[in-house]
Amino acid sequence: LLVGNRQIQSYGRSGNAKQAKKIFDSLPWKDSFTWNIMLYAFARNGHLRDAESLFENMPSPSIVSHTVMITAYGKTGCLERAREIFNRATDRTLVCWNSMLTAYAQNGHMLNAQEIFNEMPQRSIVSFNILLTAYSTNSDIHNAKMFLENMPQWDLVSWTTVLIACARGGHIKDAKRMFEEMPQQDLVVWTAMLELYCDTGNLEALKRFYDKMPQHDRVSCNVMLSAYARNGYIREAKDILAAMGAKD
RNA sequence: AGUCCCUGGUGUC
Repeated sequence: LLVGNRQIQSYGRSGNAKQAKKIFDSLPWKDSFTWNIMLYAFARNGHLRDAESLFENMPSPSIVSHTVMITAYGKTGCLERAREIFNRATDRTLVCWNSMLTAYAQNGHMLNAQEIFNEMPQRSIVSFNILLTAYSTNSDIHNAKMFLENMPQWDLVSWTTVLIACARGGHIKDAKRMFEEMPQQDLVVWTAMLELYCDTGNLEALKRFYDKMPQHDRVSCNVMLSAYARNGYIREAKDILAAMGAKD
């Protein structure tokens, strides 16, 4: 059972929902995790109809199943469907509330999002980050600032969100200062800074920053790759491609 | 006992 669940999950992660379903159908015994993993495999790969019908046919959909559906509907902008599922859930967890919050926030329904935020029985740093991200991407500086002051604590995600908002707003100095001031940096925030150097158009500085980075992954390589390609540095671009090992 | 769900980085016109 555990092996089967892991196989479904692994096919789901690699985007192969069909193969995942094949394993799912072949399992003689399924627990609630099996169903949820299959549900998530459909949802994360954009097979909303399949997810829907699986959900409706589940023997006993758990709060996790409901949460997966809320997230899936949220990502596709079906807010009324998301809310329906949310209302249907009786035993809402913090993650479930956060998913509903994300659905509203990512689709620009900020009044609904604020309502959910106020109604939530508990909030985590994730809840705060969801709203912070929405304010930032809407360039709602006033609400973002007010919100920042009320946040109980900041984590890497909070810092990165605000740093990117600064960079996109043209506040390069602020973004750089934040990068220095934040308690620790991870690959995501390094890459966000790399993107900032891309936008300033200084290839020298960009390259220097790229070489200074502690690690790389496919995203950071892609950023550097397209910067080279866009500027006609074909040879350098090919070096990056080679380093990526023809992956992606 | 152990496997499932939420927020931040590039691209998929």
